[in-house]
Amino acid sequence: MDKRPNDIQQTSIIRLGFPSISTSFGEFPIDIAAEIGCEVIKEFLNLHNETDFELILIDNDTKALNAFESKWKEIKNDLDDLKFQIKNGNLLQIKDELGIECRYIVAEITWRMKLNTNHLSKQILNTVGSKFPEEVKRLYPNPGIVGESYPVSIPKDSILHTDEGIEQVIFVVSPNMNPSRSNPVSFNEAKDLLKKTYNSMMNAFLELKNGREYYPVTIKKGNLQVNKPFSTSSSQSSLKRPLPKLGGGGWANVLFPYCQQPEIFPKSEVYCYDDESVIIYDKYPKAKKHLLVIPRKHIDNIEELKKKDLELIRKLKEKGQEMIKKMKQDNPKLDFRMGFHAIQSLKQLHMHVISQDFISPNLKNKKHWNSFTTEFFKDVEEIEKILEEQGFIKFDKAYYENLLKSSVNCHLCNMKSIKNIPNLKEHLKDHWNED
DNA sequence: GTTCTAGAAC
DNA sequence: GTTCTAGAAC
Repeated sequence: MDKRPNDIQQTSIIRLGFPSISTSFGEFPIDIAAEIGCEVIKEFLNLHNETDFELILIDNDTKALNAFESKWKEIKNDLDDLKFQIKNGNLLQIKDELGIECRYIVAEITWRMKLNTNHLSKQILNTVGSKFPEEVKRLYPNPGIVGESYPVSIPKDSILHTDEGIEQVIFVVSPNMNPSRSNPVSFNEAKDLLKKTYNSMMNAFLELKNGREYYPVTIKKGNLQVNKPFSTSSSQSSLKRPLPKLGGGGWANVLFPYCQQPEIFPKSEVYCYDDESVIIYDKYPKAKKHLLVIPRKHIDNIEELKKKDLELIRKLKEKGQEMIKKMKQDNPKLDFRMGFHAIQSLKQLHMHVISQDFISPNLKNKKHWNSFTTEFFKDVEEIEKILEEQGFIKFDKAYYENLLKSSVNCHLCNMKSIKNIPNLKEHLKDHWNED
């Protein structure tokens, strides 16, 4: 057979198709489920105004469709109708039936990660073939966590891929309230877990849509339930899936999980977070106090900022100022700067809030030093100014990279060309011990 | 971003 | 001989 041209390729919109979660097999009350689902979607759409995606609820339960429709109408405000659509249909035949291609679809799965326990996953199993459960098992040998998402690629030769254009199924372990099925949870627990499910579903979609991978949490450090009955059973072999490597050049992506799921990190890593930002301790602080204030929304780096992001930058600045105030209470001797590196190493825009002592074993080389003490470091005010006046940011890469190699000068006195880093450290100690 | 290490600098 | 840096690997 010859290759079909991409006949319906006029749009490059990336779509997520998902069913009403937990309302059929999970027996979760439909009205509340619709409320929770719509709230999460609204929050997501408010946070992400990219034009490259659409969300589509596709179900054949008319009660669920109606509940979502009326709830959405009630809360959507001025959000674009196309961004979230509600359709009657079968998730596996969306293109066939409705002419809509969803690159990603969502299906519920039980915490045992078995595909044969609900209608949709059974259908997927039947369509893709018996190799598919093996693949799911290979990727996720451990029990799933309720509320978490587990993306799996659809084989390229499957008709789901060739005919429907589905590239991945995001399996979600959704809460179950049906007492005749395993691990039923109370309504109150289920409410939180359903919200968590929708949130992780959106996070997974966001990562996949942006060409990254989504890494579900497999080992829980927090207080969420872990499904012990299965993991303690002797049938479970000792093979554990190593935590996924962060892909090629993965080190650059380490900040993403803090934005996606700040709640799973211990207090020692994440200081605090809200819907808009997360504040973490720099893993390798270059001074006595060194924090990162990061927007939750994905912004790769400073050059992606536009004038409209001034509002966001000002909010980050406010957060940073609060933190400085707190840290000054602990140690009034400290001075602070907050700002951005002209050229970031790590992906995801992050604002450094760093004390100016620079006394830290992690400050090891010229690059470290120059990145915080030359004009490579851009105070947040400067970024604000550039955005206000110019509307965009573009820094000359070669110039700034050279700056990192320039000679080591003291940031407090006129001592220039300090011979090496150990000498610098001695010099800094002298400043610190003054007065 | 860090770690590792060859070889430059002392 | 030891210290330190710089560049590759991760």
